Amino acid sequence: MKLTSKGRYAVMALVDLARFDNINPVSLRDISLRQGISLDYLEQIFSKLKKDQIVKSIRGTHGGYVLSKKPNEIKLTNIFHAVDEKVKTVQCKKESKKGCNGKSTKCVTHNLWDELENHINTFFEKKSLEDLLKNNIERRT
Amino acid sequence: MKLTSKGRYAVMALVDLARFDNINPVSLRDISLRQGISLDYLEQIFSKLKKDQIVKSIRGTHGGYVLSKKPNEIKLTNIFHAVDEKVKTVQCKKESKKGCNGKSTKCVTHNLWDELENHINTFFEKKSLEDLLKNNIERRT
DNA sequence: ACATACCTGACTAAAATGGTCAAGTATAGT
DNA sequence: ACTATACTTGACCATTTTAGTCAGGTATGT
Repeated sequence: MKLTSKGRYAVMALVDLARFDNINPVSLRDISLRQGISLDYLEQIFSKLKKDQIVKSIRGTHGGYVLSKKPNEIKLTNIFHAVDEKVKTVQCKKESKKGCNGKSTKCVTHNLWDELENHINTFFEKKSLEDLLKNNIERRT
Repeated sequence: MKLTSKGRYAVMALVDLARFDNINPVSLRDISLRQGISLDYLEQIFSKLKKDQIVKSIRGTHGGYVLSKKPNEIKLTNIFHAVDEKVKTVQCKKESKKGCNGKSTKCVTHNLWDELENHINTFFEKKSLEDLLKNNIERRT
């Protein structure tokens, strides 16, 4: 299972982006300063987000990034998928056609991980950027 | 979030144990052979399982391990907890009282991880060894 | 006594993580 | 045209975690 800082940063940055993306694009430098995330690292993350068309980039002075869709259309699943945070639990070796751990049958836990994966994905499919945004605005009033 | 092979091995080993633990204790050597897990690694894992009283050990010839409770009383939560597989997602630095990422407020994703954690724990609290056992027996008939 | 099997702790190679660094390219504003 | 801003790309790296191995025990049934 992979769910690390990269995914967290991606979500934080996108919430930030969603909040300030009104008229002008938002520069990574601003996000970096506001969220306390290294600029260089943000660039890596945003290049992936762009590849998955979650954000659009605008170059040049006063350039920056803009969301490609509305906040309620961006689910957390999409974000994690973009930055390679696979909600994929321990792999039973799948290269070998044989089964898990070189045995001829599936290991007893094989189905378990599939179920867990579904369970987690359900959670992330329901949550959108907008949900987080709301939650955050409420808390700051 | 940590959910690695150690946890998977622990579950596999315990299911194996539950299946063969009828009259005699089961030796790690047998589990190692049946499940294809290194004996030395199993010993590490079982020392933790023992510390959390999920299994009992019997020394000497024909010794081995035995479950401390009935399979339906052993939830996966207990197992993962024992082997230090914390279903704990990305940490926002908690040492600093200030908040996440050195900012004075909680980061926007802070609550999200708590929710996720609960969501996953719910899953593991419902699943017991017995469930896996049943599932496995069904499949092999 | 001796084989079996648990017990303990130190060690380690390889991979993943969380970045940094360097050298660009594109564009807006002057 | 120049220049500052900001995106773009790819290589690099220190640290930590993972998934074990290794070496030496200790306890106990036969």
